[in-house]
Amino acid sequence: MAPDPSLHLPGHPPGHLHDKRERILDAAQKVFSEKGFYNATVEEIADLASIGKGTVYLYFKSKVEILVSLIESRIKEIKALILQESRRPTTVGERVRNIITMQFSFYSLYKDFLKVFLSEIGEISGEFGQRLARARADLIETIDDILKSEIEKGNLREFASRIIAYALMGATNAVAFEWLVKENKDPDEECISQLCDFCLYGIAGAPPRHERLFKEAI
Amino acid sequence: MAPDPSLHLPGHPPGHLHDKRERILDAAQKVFSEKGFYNATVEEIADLASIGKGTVYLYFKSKVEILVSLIESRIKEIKALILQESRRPTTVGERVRNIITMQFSFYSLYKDFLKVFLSEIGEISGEFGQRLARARADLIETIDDILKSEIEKGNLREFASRIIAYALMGATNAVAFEWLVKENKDPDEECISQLCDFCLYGIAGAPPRHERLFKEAI
Amino acid sequence: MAPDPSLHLPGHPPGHLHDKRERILDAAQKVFSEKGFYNATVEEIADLASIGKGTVYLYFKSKVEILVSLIESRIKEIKALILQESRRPTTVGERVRNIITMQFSFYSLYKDFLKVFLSEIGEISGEFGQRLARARADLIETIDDILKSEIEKGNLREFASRIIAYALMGATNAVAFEWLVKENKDPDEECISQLCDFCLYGIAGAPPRHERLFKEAI
Amino acid sequence: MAPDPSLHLPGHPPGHLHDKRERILDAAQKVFSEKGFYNATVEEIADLASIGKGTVYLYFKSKVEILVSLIESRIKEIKALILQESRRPTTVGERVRNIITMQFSFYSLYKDFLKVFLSEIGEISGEFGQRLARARADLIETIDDILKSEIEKGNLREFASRIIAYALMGATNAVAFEWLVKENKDPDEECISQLCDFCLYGIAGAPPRHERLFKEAI
DNA sequence: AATGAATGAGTCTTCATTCAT
DNA sequence: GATGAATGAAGACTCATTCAT
Repeated sequence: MAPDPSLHLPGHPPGHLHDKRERILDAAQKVFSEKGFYNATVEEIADLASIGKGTVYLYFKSKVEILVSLIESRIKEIKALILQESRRPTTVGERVRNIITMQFSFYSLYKDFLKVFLSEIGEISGEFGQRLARARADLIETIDDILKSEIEKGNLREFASRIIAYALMGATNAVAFEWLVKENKDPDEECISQLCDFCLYGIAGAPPRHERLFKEAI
Repeated sequence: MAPDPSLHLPGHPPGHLHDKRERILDAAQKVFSEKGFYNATVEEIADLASIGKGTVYLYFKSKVEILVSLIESRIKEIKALILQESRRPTTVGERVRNIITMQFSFYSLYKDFLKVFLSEIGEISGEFGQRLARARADLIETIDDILKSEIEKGNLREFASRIIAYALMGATNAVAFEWLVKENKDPDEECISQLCDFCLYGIAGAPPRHERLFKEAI
Repeated sequence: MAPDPSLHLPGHPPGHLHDKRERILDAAQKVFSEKGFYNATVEEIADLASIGKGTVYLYFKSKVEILVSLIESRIKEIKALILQESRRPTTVGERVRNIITMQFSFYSLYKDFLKVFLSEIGEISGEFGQRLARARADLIETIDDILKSEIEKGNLREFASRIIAYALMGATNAVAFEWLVKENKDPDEECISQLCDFCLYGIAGAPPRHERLFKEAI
Repeated sequence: MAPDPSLHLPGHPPGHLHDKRERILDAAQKVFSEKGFYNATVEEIADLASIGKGTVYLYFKSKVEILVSLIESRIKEIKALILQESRRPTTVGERVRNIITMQFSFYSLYKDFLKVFLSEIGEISGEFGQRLARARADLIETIDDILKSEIEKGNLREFASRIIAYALMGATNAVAFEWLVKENKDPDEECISQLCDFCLYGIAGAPPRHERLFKEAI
C-alpha cells in the first residue's frame, strides 16, 4: 500500500508563497519546463512571478543561478523525503515501493521540475555544471546508502549498489517522465506497481533460479 | 558471452567519410556534446567539419535540423542493431545481455551522442521536438516489441511491456551515461553484468519468491 | 618660497564632516576618481558616505548633479584660493609661483578631484554640460583677470591674456595630473619650479636674466 | 611661417574611405565626440558608418576596443607628423612653431578626436586603460625626445624635458580644445602665434630678444 | 556547389531613480 | 528625514541565417 504522499510533501502550495525567492523559483520551474532553459527568458519568469525583471537579480546573480538553485533546492527536498521513507519500519519490499511511490508523488506535484531536471544534463558547464552534478550525485548516494544498508541486512541480494542506484533512478525517472510529463497522467497504481515489480525483482531476485533462462534456446 | 560489437557497428569509421552531410553530423555530435546544443555555434561545427559556415545550410535547413537529424540517424542505427541482436538464436537471458552489451558498445563508440541524446529532452519544442519524441518512441517501441514477443513465448513473466521498456531504457542509459560519459570508462564486463542482472531479474523474476520480502518486518 | 598651503586650504578635514551633503560630495569624489563617472554607482557613493542610497536623492536631484555640484564646489574653492594668492603683495614672479604652487597643494589634497575634473570634459552634455563649462570658464576668467591686471601694470609682456590663461591652466593641470595622480608623488619643489619657469619664461627664455622680476614689489 | 598642413596630413578624407574598419573609426570619432564614450551606442556608430550593428564586431572585439583603437591610431598619425616636422631643417623657434601649428591643423581636421582624446582620461580602466596610457606616454616621449635633442644642441635652455613635455602638450591641447572645439573656430594665425610665444618665452619672457633663435639654421 | 562577410533580432544584465514604510 | 526593495529602460553583444560572389 502506498503511503499518503500529501502528508510528507512540502507545505508550500502555490498561492501561499509569501517569499519572493520561492515565487521566482516556482515561476522559473514552469517556464524552464515549457521552453527549456535557453529558450526561457528572465522577463517571462519575472512576469509569471509578478515582479519586475530587475527584482529577479536581487535574489539570483544570473539566469543560470536560478536553474541551479531550483534543482539543488528540489533535490534537497526529494532527498529528505526519500530518507524519511527509508526509515519507516516495514518490509524491504514495502519500503522500496514506498520510496518509488513517493518519488512519483513528488514528481507529480513538480512535473515541471522533472522535465527541467532531466533536460539540463549537458547544457550547463563550468562552475554551475559542477553544482548540478554534485546535486545529482548527492541524490544517487542517498539511494546507494539505502541499498547498501539493505544488502548488509541480507534483505536484498548482493550487487554493486552504486551502479544499481543509477539503474533504479534511471528507470524511475524514465517511467515517471513518460507517464507524468509526456502523457500527463496522474500517478497510477498499476503503472507504479509495474515499475516496482521490475525494480524489486531486479534487486531482490535470486540468480540461481534464473540460470534456467539461459538454457532455454529459442 | 558478449557479442563482438565491432562486427555489427556501422561502417563509417572516421577518415572514411566522403559524405559531407555525414561530416557535419559527426562534427555536430562532438560540438553539441561538449558545449550543449545552445552553446554550440554553427561556425564551430563547420570549422570542425572543415567546411564553410554557409555550406552547412546546403545540407541542413537550420541548426536544430542538424540536432534532430543527428539523433534520428543514430537512433535508426541503434534500432537496427537492437533488432539484429534480438533475432540471433539464443536463450532469452543471453539475448537480453547481448542487447544491453551492444548498446554499451554503441554508446562507447558514440559517447558524444549519448550525451546529446540525453540532454535534449526538454530544450527543443515545436515541430522538431515532435520529431525527437517520435525517434525516441520508435526506439522504445522496438524494445517493447521484443519484450512482448518474449512474454508471449513464455520466456519472460507477464508485465506491462511498454512501461518496462521505458524502465529498461532508462536504467541502461543512466548507467551508460554515468559510466561511459561522466567517468569516461570503457565498457566493463562487471558493470554490464550488474546492469544485466538487475534488468533480467526485473523482467524475468519470479514473484512468489518475493512475497516473502513483504513479510520480513524491519 | 612656496606658501604654506595648509594655512589657506578649506577647513573641512575628513572626520569633521557634519554635513551630509558634504559627505556625499567627498564620497563621490573618491568613487568618481577611481572608477570614472559612468562606472561609479550611486550605491557605492552612498555606501562610502555611510548613508542609504535613497538619501542621496534628498540632497541631489541626480547622479550627474552630484558630479556637477562637486566640480562647481571645488572650483569655487580653488578660485577663492587663487584670488587670495593673487592679492598678496610680492613680485609678479613670486606671485605666479605662489599661484601655481598653491594649485599643486590643492590638487595634492584633492587628487581625486583633479582626475574627475579632467575626465569629464566630454562626457556630460545638455544643461549639466553647460554648468560644467561655466565653472571652467569662471576659473579661466579668474586667471585671465590676474594676467590682464599684471600686463596693465607692465609686470608682464603684452599677450592675449585669455588664450594664455588656457595655456597656463592646461600646462599646470597636465603636469599636476601626471605628477600627482598618475605617478602619485607628493608636490615637489623641483617639479613645480620647472613648471613655473616654463610658464614664466617658456622653453627658450633665459630664467636667470629675469631674476629682476622677483625684485619688483607690487 | 607655418607649414602647409594639407601637404602632410593623412590622405583619407571622408567619402573616400573604402575600408570598413576606417569607416567605423571615423563614425566612432564623431559619435564619441558628440555624446561621450558612455552615452554613445554601438548602434549609432554602426548607423553612421552605414553598416549593421553586428558588423562592428567583426572589426572590433568590443566598444571600448573601438575607442582605444581610435586613439592609438590617431596618436600614431600625429606622432609621425610631429617627428616629420621636427626633422625639417630650420631654426628652433621655427621648428617649435611648426610643430604647434601642425598640431592645430591636425586637431582642426580631427576636432572630434581632440574631444575624445581629452575626455577619456579617467573613464577607462584595466587593460584598455593601460593601452590608452601607453599611447599618451608615447606621444609625450616623442616631444620629450625632441626637447632633449634641442637642449643638447644648446638651442634651448636647460630644463627637465619630460615635465615640460607635459606642460607643452597640456598648454597646446587646452588652447586647441577651447579654440577649435568649444568655440569651433578655424586655426587662427594670431591664436597660434600667441600660444607659440608663450611656449617659447612664457608670460614674462621677452620675445624680441629671442629673434635670434629664428636665425640659427640647423 | 561553396563560401564567409554582413546582418539584426533577441536577451541578459545593470543601475539610476522612485516610493512605501 | 532615511531607507533600500523594487523597477524597467536601455544597450552591449552573440550568432543563426542569408546572399553576393
